[in-house]
Amino acid sequence: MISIATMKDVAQMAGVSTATVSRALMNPEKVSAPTRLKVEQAATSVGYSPHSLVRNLKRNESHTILVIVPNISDPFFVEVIKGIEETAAGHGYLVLLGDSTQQNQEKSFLNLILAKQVDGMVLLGSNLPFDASKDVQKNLPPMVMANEFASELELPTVHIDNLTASFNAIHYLHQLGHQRIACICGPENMHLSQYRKQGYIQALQRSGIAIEESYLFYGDFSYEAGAKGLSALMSLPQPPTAIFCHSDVMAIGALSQAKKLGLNVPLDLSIIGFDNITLTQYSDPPLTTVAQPCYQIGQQAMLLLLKQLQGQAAQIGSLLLESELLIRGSTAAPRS
Amino acid sequence: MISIATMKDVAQMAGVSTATVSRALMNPEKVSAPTRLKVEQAATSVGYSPHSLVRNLKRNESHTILVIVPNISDPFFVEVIKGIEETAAGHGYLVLLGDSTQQNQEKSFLNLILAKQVDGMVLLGSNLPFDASKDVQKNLPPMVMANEFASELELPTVHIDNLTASFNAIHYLHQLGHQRIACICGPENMHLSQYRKQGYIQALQRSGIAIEESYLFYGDFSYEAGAKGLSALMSLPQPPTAIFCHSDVMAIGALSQAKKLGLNVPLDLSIIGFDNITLTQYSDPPLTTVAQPCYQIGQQAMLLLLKQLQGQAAQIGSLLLESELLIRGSTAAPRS
DNA sequence: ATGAAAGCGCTAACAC
DNA sequence: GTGTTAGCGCTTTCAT
Repeated sequence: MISIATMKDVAQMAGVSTATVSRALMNPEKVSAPTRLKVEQAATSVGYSPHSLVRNLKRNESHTILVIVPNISDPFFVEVIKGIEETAAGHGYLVLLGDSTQQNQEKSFLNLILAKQVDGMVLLGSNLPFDASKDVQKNLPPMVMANEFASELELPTVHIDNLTASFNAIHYLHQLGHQRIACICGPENMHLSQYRKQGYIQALQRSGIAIEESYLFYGDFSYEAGAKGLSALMSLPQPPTAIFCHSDVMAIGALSQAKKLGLNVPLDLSIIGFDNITLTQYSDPPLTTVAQPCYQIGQQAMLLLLKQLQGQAAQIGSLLLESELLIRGSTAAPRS
Repeated sequence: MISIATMKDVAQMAGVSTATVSRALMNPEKVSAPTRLKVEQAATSVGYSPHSLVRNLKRNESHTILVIVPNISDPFFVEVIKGIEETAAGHGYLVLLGDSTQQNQEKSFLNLILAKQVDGMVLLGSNLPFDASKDVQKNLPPMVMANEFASELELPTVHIDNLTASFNAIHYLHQLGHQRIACICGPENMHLSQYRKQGYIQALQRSGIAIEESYLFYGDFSYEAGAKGLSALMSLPQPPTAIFCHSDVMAIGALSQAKKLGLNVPLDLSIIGFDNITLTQYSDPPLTTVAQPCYQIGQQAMLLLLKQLQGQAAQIGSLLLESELLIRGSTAAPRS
C-alpha cells in the first residue's frame, strides 16, 4: 500500500504550517481567503484526505454509532435498521451492527465503547451484551432504545402503544364474532410481549371472555415458532377460531402450518400478525396485521440520538408513534 | 464521562515504564516473569483496557472489515452476512455494513478506507460506491468478492456454479415434461444474472427448445418484481407452464401473484426459486429451489479475507461451493 | 530485560 | 491571521 498524503504534505505544498492547513480545512473562516485557496488547491493536488482515526482521537468522536439488534435475520429489524442507517448517513454517521445473540462479542463492544469508537448507541432489544445499568451510564456514550423497553435503564424510547394496538386487534376479532381467540406470543421475558399480551387479555376481559392459559403459546419470533404454536393450539380439545401473533414472521409460520393441516385461512381460522413487513402482502392470503411504522421507528430513534450527540439533554421516556390495524385477507368471521 | 485508565497509570502503579507495559501486554515473552506479573496485576487493578483507536493507529489495523451489500433487505444477503459476521467475530474482527444503494455514503466509505479504519472488505455486489479498479487496488485494503463477479477486478471470489445450477433446474423442469419454460431474471447488467440466464438458455437448447425472448423478464430481486414478472409472463399469448426465478424472493412474489390470478401452483404452473432462504419452507406450496450454501459463502469469503490479512497472497479466482436442487412442492408435471 | 525518547497525524492552546 | 509547540495513548527503535 502506497502511503497516503498527510497534512504535512499539504502544508509543505502550500507553504504554510500544518496548523493553518487544519484551520483552513476545519474552520475556513479563521483563515484569510488567499491562504484558504492555496491550502485547498494543495490539498486536492496531493489528494489529501484527513485521517479520521486521528481526528476522532483528537476530537473525541468517531461519527460511528452502534446498533444492538436482537436478530439481524428478522425482516422487521431490517426495516428499522434501514431507518436508522439512512438517517445516520444523512448526518454523516456510520452504523456498526451488533447482533446481540453473539456471545463472544461482549469484549469487542466494550472495547469499542471504551475506546470511544462509537459516539452513541441504538438498542433494539433489552438483552445487552454489556452492562448498561443506570450507575455506569455516565461512562457510556448516549443511548436510545427503540421498539423494546428497559425501564430500569431510563432511556429515551421510541415505540408504538403495543397494548392498545393489541387490544384493537383482538377487539376486531371479537367484532367478527370470534370467541375462542388464541395468542402466539413473543418470549415471556420481553417487555414487548408483556404489553402485547396485556392488550390481548384486556380486550378479552372487556368482551367478557375468560382467559384460557392454554391459548397462550410462547415463541421466539421465528417462522418455526409460529408453525409449532399453531400445531399446539389446533390440537387443543377446543381449538381456537382465531390466532393473534406477536410478529408477522410467526404469523407466516402459523399460516403455513395451518395450510399443511388442511385448514382454510380465514374460513376455518383467522390469523393476525404484527409489524407489517413487506412479505405480508405476498402471503396467501395476504396477512391482516398490526402495522408498525418500522422505518420511522428507526429514523426517530436515530434523530433522538443525534440530538443527544449535539449536546441536548436526553428526553427520558417514550416517543410514541402511531400504529394501525391493517385488514387484509387472513381474517374473517368464524364458521357458525 | 469519567476518564479511562491509561497505560501511564499502569506503568506508575507497576513502577515500570510505559514501554515495558506495552511489551508485557503485547509480547509477554520479551519481559521477565516477575515484571510481567507486576504489570498484569497493575493492569487489572486499575481496570486498564487498551485504547484501540490509538493501537490501530500505531499498528495500522482496525480489526474492522467493511461489507458492501447491494440490499440489506434481501433475506439471502442476511444469511451471507451472518456467515461473514460470525466468522469475523470468531477472529476478533468487527463488521461494518455498507448498503451500496445509498448514494451519499461514497465519501464516508472512502474516508474509512483511506483512513485505514477498515482492514479489508467483502464485496457482495459489483456495484461499488467507490473506484476499486485494478490500478488503484494497491492503495486499497484487501478485498474478496462473494456471490457476484467482477472479473475486471481480479479478486478472490466465493460462489457456486450458477450456470450449472440453473442448467440443472431447467433440465429438471424439462424432465417433468415442461416445454414452455420462462425465466424471471435478475438485473440484466449483473454477471450473476447472466450466468443463470446462460444455464437456462443452454438447458433449453440441449433439449431442442427454441429461446423465446418474451419468456425473459428482468426484475430487481424484489417480491414486487416477481409479482410483476408473473403477470407479464402469464398474459402472453402462449403463457409458460413453468417459471424459473433468479431468487427466492422473486419466486415468492411470483407465487403470490399466480394465486391472485387463480392459478394452482404447481398444477397450472411450476415455479422454481434460487437461494433457499428460510422462508421457502413456509410458502404454500413450499418452494422448489436451487439451494445455495448462503452461510458458507459468507464464511468462506471471510476466511479468504482473513488469510490475506494475515499476509498470505490473494488467490485470485474462484472458490466454488456446492449447490443443489431442492425439490419441494412448487413444481410438478404440466397439465396435458 | 528495561527505560528514554521519538513519533504516528492531527488539533488546540498560546504566542506573535 | 498565522506559526510554534505541546500533546492524544500507544508502539518501537535505540540505548543501556
